[in-house]
Amino acid sequence: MQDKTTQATKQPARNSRSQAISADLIAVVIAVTNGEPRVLTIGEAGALPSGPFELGHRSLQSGLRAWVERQTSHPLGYIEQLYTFADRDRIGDERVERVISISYLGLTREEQSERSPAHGWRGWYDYFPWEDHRAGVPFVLREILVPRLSAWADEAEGSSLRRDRRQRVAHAFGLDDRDWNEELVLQRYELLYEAALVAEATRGSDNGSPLSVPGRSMIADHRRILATGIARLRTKIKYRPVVFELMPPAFTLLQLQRTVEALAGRLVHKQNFRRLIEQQDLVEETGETVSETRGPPAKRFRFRQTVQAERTVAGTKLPLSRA
Amino acid sequence: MQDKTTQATKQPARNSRSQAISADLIAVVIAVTNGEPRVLTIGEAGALPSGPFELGHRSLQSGLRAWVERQTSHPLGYIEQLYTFADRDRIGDERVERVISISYLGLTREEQSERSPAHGWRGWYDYFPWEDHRAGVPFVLREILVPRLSAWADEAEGSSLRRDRRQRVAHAFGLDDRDWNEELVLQRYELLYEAALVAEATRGSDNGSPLSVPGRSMIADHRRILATGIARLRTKIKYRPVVFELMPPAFTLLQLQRTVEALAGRLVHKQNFRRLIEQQDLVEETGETVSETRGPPAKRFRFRQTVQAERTVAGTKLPLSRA
DNA sequence: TCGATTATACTCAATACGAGCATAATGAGG
DNA sequence: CCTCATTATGCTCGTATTGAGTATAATCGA
Repeated sequence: MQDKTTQATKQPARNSRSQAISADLIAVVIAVTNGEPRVLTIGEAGALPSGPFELGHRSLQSGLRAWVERQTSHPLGYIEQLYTFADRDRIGDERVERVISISYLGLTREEQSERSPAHGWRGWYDYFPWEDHRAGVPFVLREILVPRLSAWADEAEGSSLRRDRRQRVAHAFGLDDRDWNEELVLQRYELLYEAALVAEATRGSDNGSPLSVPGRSMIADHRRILATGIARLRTKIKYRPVVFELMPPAFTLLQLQRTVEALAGRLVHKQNFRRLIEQQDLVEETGETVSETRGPPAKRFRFRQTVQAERTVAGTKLPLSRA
Repeated sequence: MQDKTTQATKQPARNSRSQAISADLIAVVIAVTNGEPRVLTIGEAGALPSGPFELGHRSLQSGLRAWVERQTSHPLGYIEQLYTFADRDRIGDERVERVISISYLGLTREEQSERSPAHGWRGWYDYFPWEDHRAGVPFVLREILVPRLSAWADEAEGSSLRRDRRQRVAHAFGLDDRDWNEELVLQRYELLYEAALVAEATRGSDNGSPLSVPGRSMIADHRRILATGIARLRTKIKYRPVVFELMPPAFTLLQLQRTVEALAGRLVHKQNFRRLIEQQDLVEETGETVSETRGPPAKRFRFRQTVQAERTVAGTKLPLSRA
């Protein structure tokens, strides 16, 4: 990855009116391996693949692909844009450089490629341990985060602010007999940030984290971008057949279900899952059966060709409601 | 608006490796007046408000607000990001400038501000006459576009390409007893572009439009961005209470319904509409009644404060299915 | 051979949704 | 003043859709 400082010093000085803008491309690349969602990282698992958008790039997408392949030697398949943001970035003295970050979500399968220390796959729940509800409410969430969030809400000045905080926390984390909504990944991360319960929030300030906070952090706002990607994916699997981008060419319905559950961070009713998948004609039998596990042999399925063609337009339903 | 050419010549020449990037902010600002959806335009209704992102701007959003207010003196309320894209833009000789366009969707109400020739509100169906199905399938669509699209599909070389085109047309425009899906605004525009049935497609080339094509066009890709905005809005009203951004402080349920219908471009069942709105606790009665039209006086409603607070997180349902 | 695990078929109640009927209130036009 | 088109509003009803459970059979590991 090119160093920002180097780039900037290459350029001639400019007056304050002229545009000194550069654009960074950042990738959230997801795969699901053995029922665990994983994200492609670089730099000791503390950063997402990224690099500047250059004149040589044909498009934003191809620039992103080039950077990811250069940094991780992993080719990308399906990608979609996530979000664009611009934060003030000071470089040295008075020079102010404007950086626009354009983030993308990519879906692939983790190949048996050579592991290098410079990059690798990391379970996404390492970064968001409170997001995995497949085995019930996680310990960190119930025993550590909820009490601290409540304390944070209560310590607010003014009763209306207190009420506001309590309501936001209850909504985002499914408190007070509200339901857990797995799509609110970003809102939860932002609340934790506001309450200084993630490492990124206290970084750089003097009052460094007085309490140990859960979840591995990342450089800059990469973990926030990852949260955005997870949220988007959890939303999207409910109405578009994108799960199949993460599956091998042939798979059993249980494998498909485990993948969905890994992404959503919650379990689904098996019989209803199968009913929905089959009635939508998304998959077809390959004819083979496999018995990798105990129990009767399972039929193998593949994603239907015709649906794949109209991938961007076809719908999907999963036994996960969207409220 | 600053002129791109001027900007570029101000800058020193650069070698091909260095970054010569500027970012444009483009706004799709929507209001609904008298049951007609309208878009804020500049330059003889042929362009969307836009301008370069500058160092002085605090954020992308505030930069966008500044440009829209400078160009149209209309203040913006709710805005959300639409999409970011980068196309190669040649300026003069060999110099290549990279322009990144970041588009936003804004929702307001059309105020009784002074009309100036430089800007104004335009009905969005002026640009997309085939999108308004409130009075049935539009004439232009049934009599002009569908035949031409069919012809375009049939003239393709190779049977698989022909089949592909026919299928895409049928899906996007609801042919062959398929249902019309009002969300596919962008797909439809892109198909029309591909089939050279919109003015933008033949622009610049020698074979200028041999046939008159329907719908007012816009500069550059502004009409494509407008299509993106309409598509997003039509999708979003179904699961988030954004319609209320377009409503006056108090309104009748019929006015609310007419607004939804204007946006969706199709009529909804009145009784079911009311049932959904009322059972969701989105609105509350103001206590007043009005009888502007014939029929019994209608109760006036307002959007509920509490819901407004959690606007970004609350859900909505409308009698418009999302498939 | 037993028991845990899985595939797969069915049932059932609750609800959501689309579509229509019915009735009442009102203003416009004669 | 009367009629009628128009609107507000309440109610019904059949049909999907959805969540949750029961039942049964196939298979592997111990």
